[in-house]
Amino acid sequence: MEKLTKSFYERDTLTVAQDLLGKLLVREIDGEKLICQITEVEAYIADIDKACHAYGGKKTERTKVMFGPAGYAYVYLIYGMYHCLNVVTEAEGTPCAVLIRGVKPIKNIEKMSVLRYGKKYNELNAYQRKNFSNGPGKLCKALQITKKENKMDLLSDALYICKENEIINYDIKKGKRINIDYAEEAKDFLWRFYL
DNA sequence: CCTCAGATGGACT
DNA sequence: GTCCATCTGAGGC
Repeated sequence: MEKLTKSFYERDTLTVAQDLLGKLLVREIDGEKLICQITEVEAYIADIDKACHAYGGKKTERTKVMFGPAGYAYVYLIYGMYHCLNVVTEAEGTPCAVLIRGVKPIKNIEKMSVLRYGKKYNELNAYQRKNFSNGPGKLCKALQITKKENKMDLLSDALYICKENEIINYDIKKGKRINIDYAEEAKDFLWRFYL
């Protein structure tokens, strides 16, 4: 499997967001690879987007990783108990990111199940299987992604994203982003992409 | 299938 | 003190 390069992440955020769909998110823990396919993302673009944490060039300890070079992880705590994983995009000095909102488990689902629910996958009920990793907080739990992974280089071996072996043309759906009602006109931007 | 309340802590003002 | 790029379990249909 071939890792996505820095130049992949350095492009326009809306392009990167859509190109991330179908790609493989790889998390390596204790020498084991947990692999998921990305199925849902959202774009956040500071220049014009009141929902972006770095809107208006707001640079704080939390947001500063978005101001750095592309291809790094931006992980933050939300609602006091969950984490969200983002991928930093665009040139250095242009604070933008893509939120990974949903993934499908591909490999090592047993380990993910223990991280997510503390149980083996075959012990999960239908509801738990359906909601295994279809949300930003859920996938971070299943892949053990916390603030420790903030600012991590996505070209490293512990957390990275790969191309698929074959080229597949996906049917990409678009919609409004979730839970950003406060963002005024930006709440209606069609910057959520999913398969 | 749906809605709703509650959990919970850090970033920011 | 207020605001969250969320999830869960309980209860209703």
